[in-house]
Amino acid sequence: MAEDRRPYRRETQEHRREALITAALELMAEGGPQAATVRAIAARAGITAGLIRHYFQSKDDLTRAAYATLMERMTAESLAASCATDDPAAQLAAFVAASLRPPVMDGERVRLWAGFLHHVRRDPKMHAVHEATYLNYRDRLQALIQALPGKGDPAKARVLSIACNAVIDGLWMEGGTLSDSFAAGEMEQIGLSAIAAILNVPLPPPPPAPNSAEVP
Amino acid sequence: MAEDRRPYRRETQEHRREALITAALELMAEGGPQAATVRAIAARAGITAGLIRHYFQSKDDLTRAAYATLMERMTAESLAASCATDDPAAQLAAFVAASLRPPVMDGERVRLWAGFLHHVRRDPKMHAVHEATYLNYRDRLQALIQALPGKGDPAKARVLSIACNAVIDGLWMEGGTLSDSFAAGEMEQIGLSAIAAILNVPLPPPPPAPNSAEVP
DNA sequence: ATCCTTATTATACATTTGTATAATTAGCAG
DNA sequence: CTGCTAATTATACAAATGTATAATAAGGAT
Repeated sequence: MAEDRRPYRRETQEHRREALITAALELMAEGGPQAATVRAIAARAGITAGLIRHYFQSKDDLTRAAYATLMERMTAESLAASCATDDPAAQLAAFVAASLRPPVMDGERVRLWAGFLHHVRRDPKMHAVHEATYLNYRDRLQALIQALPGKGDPAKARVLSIACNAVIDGLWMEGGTLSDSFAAGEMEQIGLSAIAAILNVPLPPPPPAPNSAEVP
Repeated sequence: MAEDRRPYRRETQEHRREALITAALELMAEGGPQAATVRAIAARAGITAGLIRHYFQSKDDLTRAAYATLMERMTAESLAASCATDDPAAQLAAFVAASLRPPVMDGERVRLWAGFLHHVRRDPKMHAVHEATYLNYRDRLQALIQALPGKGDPAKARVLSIACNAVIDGLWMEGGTLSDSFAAGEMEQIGLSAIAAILNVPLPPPPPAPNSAEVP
């Protein structure tokens, strides 16, 4: 009796792990942590549930990997924007603006991040990822600030970077969760003028947000 | 056969609902949303699980009530601090400082708030509570700003209140999740000087944090 | 005292969840 | 072509979860 068994292809470990992480993040973003069950994740990744445990020791293990991936992605996206110019003030402005518009400032991102908070508390490994990511982001911000004329003092720059980072995070959070309450581009403007005030330094207008039209 | 049944006292509806809400919030704060099961909530509230559905139509219904309670409590605590003086600048300073120290700035509070975010997205009632609470808080902040000398323009005050609110929220979030990374009182100081810079107005030092020693 | 309402307990149930294990087969080595 | 390894499917399972309902008794009304 040939029972019809689901056909499949063997894939590399890297491919499968990546697909599982992507599926987990998507599901968490759409329906919250409770939506990311092993079965739902497996289905979206195109495999059956049992295979998850072949690539991750447990579901928590997969969760950790997904969190690390998310945080690395967010930092990378923000950093990329500041590389287009050599002027320190313009770099800072681009960095801030990139953090306050899509895809970084986005409701799903905020909810995704929020959904991980409790895991971060409980799991030391996730706490380490959290702290490292935050400090990495803030250090980069501090470096941009120290590069400004007259802002070379590291101790002062640290305090300023904490404040500026808070402005960015707060606006990111509010813009993501209440996007209807703000006009397009309003968060970038507010963030830039607030940071210019905190630093007591003029900031040039940031590069415009890229349209959805891309090079083919 | 006298089966020994758990003894109980009848309580008022208000008492029971309050106990259930408190229990749900505590459990969510300690172990995340997943820890707040109907059985765990009932146990902490001192009743059996079945009774929850006697006071709330469903678990989601209880969750809604708990969220509303949390948000109202946080706003009230922040507002209370600003009533001790008549000077607008001092009121603002007290308001900001209260938001950036315990019990408002606290890791459990942040995680609690974060745990609700996904529910807020899905449930229109919770979204309404979220928006109302945020706007209420921000309106109060805007009122404090407009009371400052030379800051009477409502349109300008709105933008300033968004920025200041972002500073507060960002510092609240970071201070709550990474409390080890900051010295005691550091967040208040940073918040106050950042807001003073954004508003371009000097702010007096806020009232000191009340010690744990209380009037007997 | 007795009855009655209903708050409360206790139990049952279907579903879902993470995990574990056996059965298959894809794809490469020989 | 033939085996062999392990990637993959399929199935099973115990625990947990939200919900529903029957049994009980607390406490006021009469």
